[in-house]
Amino acid sequence: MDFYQRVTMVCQAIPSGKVATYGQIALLCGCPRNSRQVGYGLNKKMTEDVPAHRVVNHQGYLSGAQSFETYDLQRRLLEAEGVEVSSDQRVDLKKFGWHNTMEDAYAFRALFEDLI
DNA sequence: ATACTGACTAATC
DNA sequence: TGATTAGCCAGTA
Repeated sequence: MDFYQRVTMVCQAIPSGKVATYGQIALLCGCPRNSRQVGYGLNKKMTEDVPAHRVVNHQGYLSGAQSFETYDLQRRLLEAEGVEVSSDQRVDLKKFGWHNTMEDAYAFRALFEDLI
């Protein structure tokens, strides 16, 4: 299975109202060092049927790059799901982060390992 | 093949 | 702690 296909799958598994980091997704895809490629993929490859707005960097900051149609589109989509975004374009990963523990991450990975 | 880029992160100070 | 630095690696030219 192609790396970007796995990225797509993992992103689609992010529940509404939660956010994940690039590094997390890379890890769940079996390529812990490909966080940059996750960003590349979301920007250039898919974007269809993929909730890319639920992906932020490891500090909780929304993407600074202007890949969304308008500057605040990502923010509006998140807030529409109940995710609080501070004025400096940041979300609280403690509150809204998907898989806050390694145990959760491993559980997810075990669930999908046959697809990886 | 080489160089540069970037929706990133972990290490270091 | 917070701010730099250094490493990362698929794509692109």
